[in-house]
Amino acid sequence: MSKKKIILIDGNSIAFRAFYALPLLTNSSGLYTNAAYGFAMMLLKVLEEEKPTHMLVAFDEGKDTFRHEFYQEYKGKRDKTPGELTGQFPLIKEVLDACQIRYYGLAGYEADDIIGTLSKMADAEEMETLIVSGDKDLFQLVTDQVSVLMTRKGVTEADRYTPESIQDRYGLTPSQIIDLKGLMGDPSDNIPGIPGVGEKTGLKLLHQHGSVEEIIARVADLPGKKLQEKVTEFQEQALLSKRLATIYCEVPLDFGIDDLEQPSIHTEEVIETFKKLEFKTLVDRIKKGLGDQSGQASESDQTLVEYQIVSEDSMGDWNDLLQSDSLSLNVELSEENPHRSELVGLSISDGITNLYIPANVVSKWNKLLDWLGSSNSQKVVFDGKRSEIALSKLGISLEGIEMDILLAAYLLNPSETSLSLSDVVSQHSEYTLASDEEVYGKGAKRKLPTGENLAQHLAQKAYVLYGLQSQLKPEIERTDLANLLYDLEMPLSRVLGKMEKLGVKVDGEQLEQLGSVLQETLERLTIEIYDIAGTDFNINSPKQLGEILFDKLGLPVLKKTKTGYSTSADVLEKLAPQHEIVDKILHYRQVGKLLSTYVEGLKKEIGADGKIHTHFNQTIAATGRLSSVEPNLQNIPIRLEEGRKIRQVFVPSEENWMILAADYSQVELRVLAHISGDPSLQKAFREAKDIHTQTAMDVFQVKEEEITSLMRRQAKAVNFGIVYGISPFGLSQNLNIPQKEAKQFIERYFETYPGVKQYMNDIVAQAKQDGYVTTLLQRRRYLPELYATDFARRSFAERTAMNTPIQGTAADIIKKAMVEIDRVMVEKKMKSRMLLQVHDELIFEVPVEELGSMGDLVREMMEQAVELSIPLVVDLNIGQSWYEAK
DNA sequence: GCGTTCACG
DNA sequence: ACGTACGTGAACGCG
Repeated sequence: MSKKKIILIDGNSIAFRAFYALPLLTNSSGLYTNAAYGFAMMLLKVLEEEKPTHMLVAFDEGKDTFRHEFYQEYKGKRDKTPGELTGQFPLIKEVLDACQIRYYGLAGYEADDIIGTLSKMADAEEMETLIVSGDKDLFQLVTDQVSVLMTRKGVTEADRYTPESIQDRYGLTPSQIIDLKGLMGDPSDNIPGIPGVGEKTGLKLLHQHGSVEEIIARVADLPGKKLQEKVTEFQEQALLSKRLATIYCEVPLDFGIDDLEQPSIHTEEVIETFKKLEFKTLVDRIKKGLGDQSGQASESDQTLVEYQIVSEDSMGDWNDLLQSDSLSLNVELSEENPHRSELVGLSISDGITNLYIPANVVSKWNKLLDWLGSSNSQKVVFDGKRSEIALSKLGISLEGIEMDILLAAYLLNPSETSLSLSDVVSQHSEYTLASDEEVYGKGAKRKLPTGENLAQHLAQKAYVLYGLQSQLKPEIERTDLANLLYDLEMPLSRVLGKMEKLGVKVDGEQLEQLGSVLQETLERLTIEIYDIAGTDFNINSPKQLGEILFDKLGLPVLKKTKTGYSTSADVLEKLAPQHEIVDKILHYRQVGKLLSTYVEGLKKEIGADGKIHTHFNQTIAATGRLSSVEPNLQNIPIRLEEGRKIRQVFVPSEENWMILAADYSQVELRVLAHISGDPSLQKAFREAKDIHTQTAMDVFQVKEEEITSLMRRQAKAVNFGIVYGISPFGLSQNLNIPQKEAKQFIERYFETYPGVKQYMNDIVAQAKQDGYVTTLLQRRRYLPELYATDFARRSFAERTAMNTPIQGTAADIIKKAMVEIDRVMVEKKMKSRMLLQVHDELIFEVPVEELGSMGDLVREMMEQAVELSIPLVVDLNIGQSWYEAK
């Protein structure tokens, strides 16, 4: 018999977490079920992953606890539990009953106390204990045997806390957690602590003195007179707070650990309850997973399918299958990057028959090649762009994509970072699929498995892909994402594929020359820096550099990082007046960056055709923007002249062609003016030549002639800050001014543009109601952290709620323009080519005779891509290189 | 593999 | 008191 293991769940805490982490779902009878749903998800997860032998869910019972006897105001200021949640506790208990999980609450005690009592009992019996909660207070119970699973975001993601990880995080032992709370207090429980002491001060004091009692006893040793006074004045309060935070571990229970043995899950009953509550995906999970052996579900629980390997001899037998209305197609490649990969093979499925076609057979099966290239044959694919690029290298065309599962999954949740087919399958269907990493191995160990295993895996891919379409289509419809998927993202992927295949011509010789100039500069700077420092060291090592600057040369430490001194540019700029070495280091860094990332980095990427083929990622950025990798051509230097010269090497690929660059002028601020509807900001865009100057005039209330360059710079920073979801701190950092001043700037801005202020308030409120924000074209981003209790996380989510509709709408606009420009270019049989997109600009190469028509066309389509309440403006530039097109 | 730094919009 | 400007990708040092 393996070791016993008990799971103790903080019922109220998890219910709250689930309630705030999920959008306010209702089932068909109008009943709110989000908290119960989240709770059930968490239960299934811990049952599957932890396989407990014993289990209990503890609830708070009644309002008054023994803590109120000595502190009336305990939990006094807490908001009333929302009605939408209170109604869900019976549902949660229904779920627990169905799973035969015990739950318990006792008047006068909190769930924490019950958990504490049981964890001590379990400890005595040498049972392993896992506490599940969203409340850090429970850390005090942690021992070698007892760990806490702390929900992180939502309810299913959690961190496990052990004595070691608490030590790492706080530098405290678990029992010192109550001392910390005694000092800090906890506003949510109305525990006062010592005013003016937060986590930082609290931790510092505890690291020095160990406990609240010790701190009080040694008050005279504390740093700072203010602090000493506070501790003296509020010592009673601190002791009281500590007492309130201490979990009571002797609750009189009328049952023992043995009574909490967890029987295996009775599948039928659970399914019935989940069906009744309309937890559809959970029903599926139970069906395939948990089984009657409770917790026996395993990783090997994969979807195995029947498959056929197509050979040259047998390929004729399968021609009929290709006549199906719709088939899924998986194009298997050796590398992530399709420009560098080789074809392993194809697999196709109609949901019943699953074929694997090795690469050598593909090229010989003519009917298959016809099917691939036929726009009448509908295909369900995963990452059509990648597939199309790889096939086109073999001269095989791919048409007729009716659904791209990758793009659909991205739109359904653009924040999801893992969008491999295997992840998408587990997220959206009842199946599981081994990840490529499991099948192929990773790193140096990566290799193709033996024939049968490979065929089985690839046939599975095609099979699950076929199933996913019917799963995702309704989800896409329901979330109003159909137009965005079918009319924007899917057509765009074709355009991006073309751009990637075309690539950008790079003048390798000139890159070489630029490199040697930079190399000389770098060597000169290195010598000068060593000379001033009086010693050789690795300037690229922040650690060694810090030692030179701060230990050897004694410069003041303005900022620290987790690992030591900060030597970032903003710090160095402040130190520059104090020592001649600093400017040289800044320059060294700048040149070093250019040399390693841009000269050396780009050189490696030039292909046999003299071009660079970047890879646009369409499913990375949560806002809807594109990203560019291997290499990143969206961050080629421009701000400083020395770096800007890199752009000279990007040239047209043919004689008598030019580079045309078309960029949106202030697109994000225009979007803000549109969605906020602020009259002054709109007026500014209808009239003003320069928005930052106009903002400076409005905010400082001066005439245009009176605007100084400082005023304009500050107005510009405020404009940027507004788009990012402003905070006084952020602006103060950016402008290097006190936070107070930054706050005044923001206030004046909001007085000037009250519509913007209204928008910022409304969008956050709306987001908290819906659980997500949307863009002009209905792109969606969920923001579960809006409900976080942690201030920093919540604030971050609030700024994201302000920024995403702006950045995301700008992304929608340029994407739409790209699709339309491409369509017209094809229609008009233009020779010109779209090469790059850099968020608000498009780069083309254009034969001189098309310059006029392309300029008109591009401007027109970009400016008219969508209709806003204010005009969109596009600037055009032409040159012999990207550098000159400015 | 992670943290720091820095390139872009 | 808290700890941040929004969104990315690449190179490097270090353990």
